[in-house]
Amino acid sequence: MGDDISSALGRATIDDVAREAGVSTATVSRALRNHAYVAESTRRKVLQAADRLLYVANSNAARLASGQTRTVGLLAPLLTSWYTSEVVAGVEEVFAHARYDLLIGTANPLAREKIFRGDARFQQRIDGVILVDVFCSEDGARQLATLDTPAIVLGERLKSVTSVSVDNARGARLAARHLIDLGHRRIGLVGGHAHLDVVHNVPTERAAGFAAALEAAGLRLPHQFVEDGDFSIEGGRRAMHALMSRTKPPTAVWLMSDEMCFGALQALRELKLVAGRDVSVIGFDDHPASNAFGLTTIRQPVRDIGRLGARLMLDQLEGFGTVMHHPIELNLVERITCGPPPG
Amino acid sequence: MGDDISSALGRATIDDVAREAGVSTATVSRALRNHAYVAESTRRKVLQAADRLLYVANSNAARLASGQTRTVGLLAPLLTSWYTSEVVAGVEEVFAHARYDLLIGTANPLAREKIFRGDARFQQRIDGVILVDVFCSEDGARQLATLDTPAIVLGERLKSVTSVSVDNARGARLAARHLIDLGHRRIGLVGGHAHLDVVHNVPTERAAGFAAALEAAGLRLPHQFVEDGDFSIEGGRRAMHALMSRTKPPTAVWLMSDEMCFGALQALRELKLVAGRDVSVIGFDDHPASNAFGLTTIRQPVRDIGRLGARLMLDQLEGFGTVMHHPIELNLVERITCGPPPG
DNA sequence: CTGAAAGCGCTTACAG
DNA sequence: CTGAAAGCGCTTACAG
Repeated sequence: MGDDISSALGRATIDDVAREAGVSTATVSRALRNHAYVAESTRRKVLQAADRLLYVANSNAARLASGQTRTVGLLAPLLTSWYTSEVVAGVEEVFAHARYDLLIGTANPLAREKIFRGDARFQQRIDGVILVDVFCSEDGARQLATLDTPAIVLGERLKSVTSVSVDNARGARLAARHLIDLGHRRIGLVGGHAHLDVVHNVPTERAAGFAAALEAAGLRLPHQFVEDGDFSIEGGRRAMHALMSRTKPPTAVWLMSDEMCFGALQALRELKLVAGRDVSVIGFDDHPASNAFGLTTIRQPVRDIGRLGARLMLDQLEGFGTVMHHPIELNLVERITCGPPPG
Repeated sequence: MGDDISSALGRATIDDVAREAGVSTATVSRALRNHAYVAESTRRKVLQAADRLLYVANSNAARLASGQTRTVGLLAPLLTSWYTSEVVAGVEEVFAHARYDLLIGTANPLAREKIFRGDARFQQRIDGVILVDVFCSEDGARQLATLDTPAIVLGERLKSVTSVSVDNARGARLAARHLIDLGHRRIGLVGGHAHLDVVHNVPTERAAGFAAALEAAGLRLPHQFVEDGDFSIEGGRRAMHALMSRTKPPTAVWLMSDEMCFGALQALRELKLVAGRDVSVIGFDDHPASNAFGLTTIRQPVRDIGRLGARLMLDQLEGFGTVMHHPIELNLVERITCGPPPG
């Protein structure tokens, strides 16, 4: 019924609600947005009227009038990876509830510069910005902090900007220790270079942490045991083939993402080698398909990172929130692709 | 420079551009949106002025004034599957170019009803709606067609609404034939039930096509050879375990999604069975990880489906586009999980 | 081809 | 606690 009436009359506006409730549009606006200083009885009247007319505010009008865009920008170097889409999913989940929109962009160097330097063209469309795995550094962070745009950095630990990240060095250490404890002495590493010229500190941190952990155990990481896997399935496959073609190949390999591991496992199969027996493979992420592969890996709660980032952004947007770093837990998930070295 | 000036002055509005170019705001508006009947020289002046001021139109104001929401709704039963996110990615890619926004929702029965019955609350926020794998049927389609909201249906072949879909029966036939040609006689099937009570015709069509193809070859599909895999990795694993526990298990199984196959391959590994030798497994999709699994499957170009759907929506929104069905090609990708039956 | 002006549907000081 | 009114930044008949 209400349905039919409203569709016959066209969409209800705030004026319709005001008339129906016998108050002014200003009061409707306040009542519907839970402002203080609205009499309880008035609020009820307004709510009922709005309900009767199936009223829903025109967000374009609201945003224009308030000057709030109610959208936040999200920048990431690689939009198509599982990791990024998981983060985005987490962010979106929280924002959908809060009725915020997400404007997603690739963090090519140009976009990155625009943000750091406060390009009007970008800023005018957003209330805040979330940077995912875009190398920022304290310098960039300080620049960000001077902008009037709230910012959250995901994937890096920073002082001047609120950030959330895992401890990449610790993740690397977990992987290295696991392989070392299993008895491996010849251990390989597969990382990835930056995409699109975006500087990316995550691979660097992980590589350094890994090398350090090996060193602490009296082992070396010779450059023939390091390959670039491009953070892709196919890249992981190529990297593993390269590693296995060495005259004395590694007996265990850490790849910095599970997707690269999928390719690496394919390579081993192509070489008639059995993962966990002939060569040990350990990943990073705990991708949904990893369990099916039996992949041993370092788990990071990616979606939670996105959710937390979104909530921190919301806090900043509402004026709460102090600048701080939020660490995220990492843990080893043992499955069947790791074992003692052969022989 | 221009950068600094503009940020010092705050954001440029259409009035600023009009002043700078020495024309009216109406002319700026027309020139910037490539309207006909703007003198070439005027257009140039306006474009240059806009550029100098780093002007970008406030979309909220534009939408409010024009009455266009410039957003289209997308409904799908399961938002988190690879298939859906691929479709969404394709749609978004096209919409981003056209500066349209996407409003994504779960097609729970309520939302579905709201759309079909033209709920004002939903419609007032969108210019059109794309339904992904939401069971529609000719009846629903006719209802959709009477609404003033343009609609596109993905995953079903319809007469009254523009639709794009693969031929599910044909896909099923391709899978069945491949297994039959390999010599299999005891063939299993793993599909999935509807989520969230949403009726979903895809599994039904595929199951029917599969049974028909087996029948055409003189084979039967006994109910002990049919399992529900829930279209999830874990569901595929459970389904395969169930199938393999039959007293006389199938020698080959078609699972209606690659993700279910991942779980199925895990199950085989747990049972010390080798896919392609002891049991043949064939999927549907060609997921990015499928190549790494060596999975034989029926490939569908999912992202292309999303892209096409978006373009068709754009056509409708601009008044072009006649109602028609757009078929999408399917093809067999042979890898290593299928072989002749053992013995 | 171009301009003056009304209007889109809200929000928000300002005044009471 | 509430209302009258200005204003947000565009678009679009209407007139010329």
